[in-house]
Amino acid sequence: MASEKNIKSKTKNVKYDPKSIELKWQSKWQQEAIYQPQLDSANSILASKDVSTEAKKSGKPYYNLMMFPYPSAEGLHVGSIYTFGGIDVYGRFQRMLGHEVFEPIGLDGYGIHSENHAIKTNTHPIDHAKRTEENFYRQLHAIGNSFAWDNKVETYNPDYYRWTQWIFVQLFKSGLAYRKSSAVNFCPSCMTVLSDEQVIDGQCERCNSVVEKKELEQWFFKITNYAERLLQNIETLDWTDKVRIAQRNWIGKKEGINITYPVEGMDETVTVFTTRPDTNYGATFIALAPEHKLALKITSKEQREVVKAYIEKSLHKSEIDRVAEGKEKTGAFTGAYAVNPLTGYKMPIWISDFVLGGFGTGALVGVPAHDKRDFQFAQKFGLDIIRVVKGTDGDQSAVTTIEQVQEEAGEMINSGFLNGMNIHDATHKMMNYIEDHKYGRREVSYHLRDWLISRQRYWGPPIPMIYCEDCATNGKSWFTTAEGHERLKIKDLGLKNPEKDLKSSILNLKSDMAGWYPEENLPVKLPYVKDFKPMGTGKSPLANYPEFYETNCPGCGKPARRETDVSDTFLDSAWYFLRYLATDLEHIPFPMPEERAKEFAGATKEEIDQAIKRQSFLPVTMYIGGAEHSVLHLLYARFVTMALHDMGYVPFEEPFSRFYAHGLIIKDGAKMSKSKGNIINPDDYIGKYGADTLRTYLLFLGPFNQGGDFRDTGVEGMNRFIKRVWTFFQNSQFSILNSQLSSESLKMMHEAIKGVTEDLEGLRFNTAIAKLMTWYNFLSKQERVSREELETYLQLFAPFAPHMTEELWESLGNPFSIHKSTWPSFDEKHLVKDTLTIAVQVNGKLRGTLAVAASDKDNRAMIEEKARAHTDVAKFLQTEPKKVIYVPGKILNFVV
RNA sequence: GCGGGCGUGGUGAAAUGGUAGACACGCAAGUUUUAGGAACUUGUGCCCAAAAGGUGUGGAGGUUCGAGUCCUCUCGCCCGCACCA
Repeated sequence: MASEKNIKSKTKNVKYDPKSIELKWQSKWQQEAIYQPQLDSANSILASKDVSTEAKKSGKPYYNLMMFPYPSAEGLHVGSIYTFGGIDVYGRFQRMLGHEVFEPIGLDGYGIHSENHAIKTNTHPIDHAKRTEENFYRQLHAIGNSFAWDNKVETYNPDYYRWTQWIFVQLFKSGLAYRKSSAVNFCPSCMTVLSDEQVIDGQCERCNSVVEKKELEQWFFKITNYAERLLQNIETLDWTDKVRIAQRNWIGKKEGINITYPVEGMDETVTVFTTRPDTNYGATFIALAPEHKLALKITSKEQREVVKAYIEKSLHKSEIDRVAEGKEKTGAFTGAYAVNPLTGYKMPIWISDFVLGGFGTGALVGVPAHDKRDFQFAQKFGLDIIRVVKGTDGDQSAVTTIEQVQEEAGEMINSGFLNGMNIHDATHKMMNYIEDHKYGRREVSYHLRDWLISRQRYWGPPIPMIYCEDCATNGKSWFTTAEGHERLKIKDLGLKNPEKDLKSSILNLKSDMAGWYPEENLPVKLPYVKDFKPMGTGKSPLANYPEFYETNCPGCGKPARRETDVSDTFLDSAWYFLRYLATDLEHIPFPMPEERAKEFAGATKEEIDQAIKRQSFLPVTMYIGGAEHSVLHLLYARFVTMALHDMGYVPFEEPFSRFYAHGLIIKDGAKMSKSKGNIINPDDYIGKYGADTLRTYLLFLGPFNQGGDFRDTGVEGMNRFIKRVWTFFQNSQFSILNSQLSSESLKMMHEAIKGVTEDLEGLRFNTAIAKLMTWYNFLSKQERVSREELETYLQLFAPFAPHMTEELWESLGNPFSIHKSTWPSFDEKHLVKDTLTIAVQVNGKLRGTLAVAASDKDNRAMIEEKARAHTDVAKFLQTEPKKVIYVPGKILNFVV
């Protein structure tokens, strides 16, 4: 007795000291490599969708991935801790369910963001990267995630970008990378070209400068070849709906028809794209985009000056000007007319900047009565307005106000053979008519454009291409080699017309085009140059260094020139999930089938073997990241994966089976940013409260897909709770009961297990934590607790507070580690609900149902008795029920 | 304009169509310590002095024995895309 008291008082003094506990376990986990999965020998019930308990317990590979962070000098963002905390909880849960969980981490260090910071702080990006890398990995260690630290990836590491360049070459060889001159988005502040996706409201995504249009020679990836498959596959993905919809909209499929009209008095035709050919009897003008090829060609002498001036003016307008000018239409008449074969109507051809050069054919046919923009245009320039659809209110009068413009529904009038039909039937009939008469062809148009991949910057992987003037003038390139010819025969590349598409890549090889690549000598290393600042001339800083760009042609051996642009960061992040599984393979980029793995020069037998085996972890089982990457990163990663699939390198088309978009952590109602001064430094909180508290607090804040507002008082509340749990476990070790649990305790335990398990499966971390708190409140009021309850409690809590629970698990004398223990299961028989639903029958007919209170102590007879006595039942029936029938499945069925 | 989502206490938020507000923050009272903080107990949607009771999920209808939840309309807010033919 005395000795027990003694120990008790001693133990009571063990204060919760997160710092020492967390350091202790982090280094022990590292030493024992408990989070390093068996990549080569994991059970490979290959990526089956079997989620039965059997499969779960069998060591099935589970690729648990988070979007890797781009390291900034400020260090890890508290938002990243939120994401990483969330996915780590999920990963630890899956591990305890018996999966072989692979949870890697790395840094997306290339790109404008890091480069700009290096410029600002006057450090070289390479040195800057080393510094931030160290800081990031230190912070990432401190949050206690179950990372597979042996499989790190940094995009700026030559071992990595060697393969990024290799992917570029593969796309080139398949005709999916090409070079062309085009008007591209140019940010005058970042001094680089931007992709369409990086332009937001006419402004640069990063610095908000107004984006200009510039005519430059650029590399593109033919993502548009995959538009249809990228769209179709969305149906098969287990992704957040919001993201699926965003992707669908971005691809923007439109089914319509291209109609070709002859230009009067000229040997020219103009082709327009429309989804509404049904209204073609009402067509009164044609409008071309300012950049349209025919714009000047068809313009009459008299109109030449006006049109020229208009085109010049509109092409110099920035996107933002076009938006700022609102809906006020502008335009210039070319003096030419196109003839509508349906009516013989002479449609004047105008140039207007409300027509987009990049959409459809860059030309439209104007039907002012049934399109608001066409109406505004016609009204401004006094063009005819012909009604061909009745208003939904039956209005058949001339259209003179914009409110009368009927766009969506109605009955056809003034339209010859279409009269009386609804617009949808009329559309089909007209399309058939046009095709039969050879006026046009059905056409599918997409909003998606080709991926502009070159960047005139320093901090990225050099594009591994070589220009040889000699070869180019002689019509030679890689495509004229035997291997190139072989590629032409590949039919399955997502190309609409492989022969034609590939040939056009070759035919486009002019003297300034790259026809060769240095495949055997990858990587093309990014040199350490002194002056790495962007020049703003449309050329990369590397163009100042002959020692970099001077080389010899792999084809003819004569002097040649390297490409000096680097590739877009999004290419780095489009395939990193593949590399994580092969960081130790020197000669093979990622897991792949044997016949492909064998092709790599220098690949050892062992490497090939590993490349084959590790396919069992692909595709990514669970991917978590920000919704802000809905279109950019996720679409690019899908495209690259699909292209690699078509080349036979990966057996799947889609990289991420399941994607979950988490919310954002904000501070005082605003996004955290340096300029607002509301940045949260996680180090401060980890130092003060420990990682366990910070993780649990962030996840308790609100639903995981919604994020939440960071508040100090909330962190303290969570810290109080964790300390309470700690103290409770310290003290309760002397009141452990090994005998049977009370039925109340059993019920609480099983409800907690069931609730937490379901919540974790659905990533509802906040409610899972609430359940743990409820159960704690119950346990702490018990005089005695059982060992089973304590252990189960720790197991449920383990994913959230991995260090503290590990420590307490050990103090209970359990084997290392709690994170390798088996997730507790619940027993349905303890889960009797408090309320039962009872069906009320009168003379054998269902009259309704009522809720009756019951507890787990109640047996069948008692429940029946309770139901009979229930006041609501009596009230409802206006008499007491005579007979109560028990129906399995927790429903009571009783009769009067 | 198109697409998606949301609306519940002072706050963050819970609720397979079945006792609305779990859990936490905050607040209040008390206990203890006392310099302060911390810890512990109790209370806390609103109305009423309290109890009894009433009322209550933006608003109006509807389906249902029963609606925060499903349907229709309406108001308000947020996010994404946008002169896309």
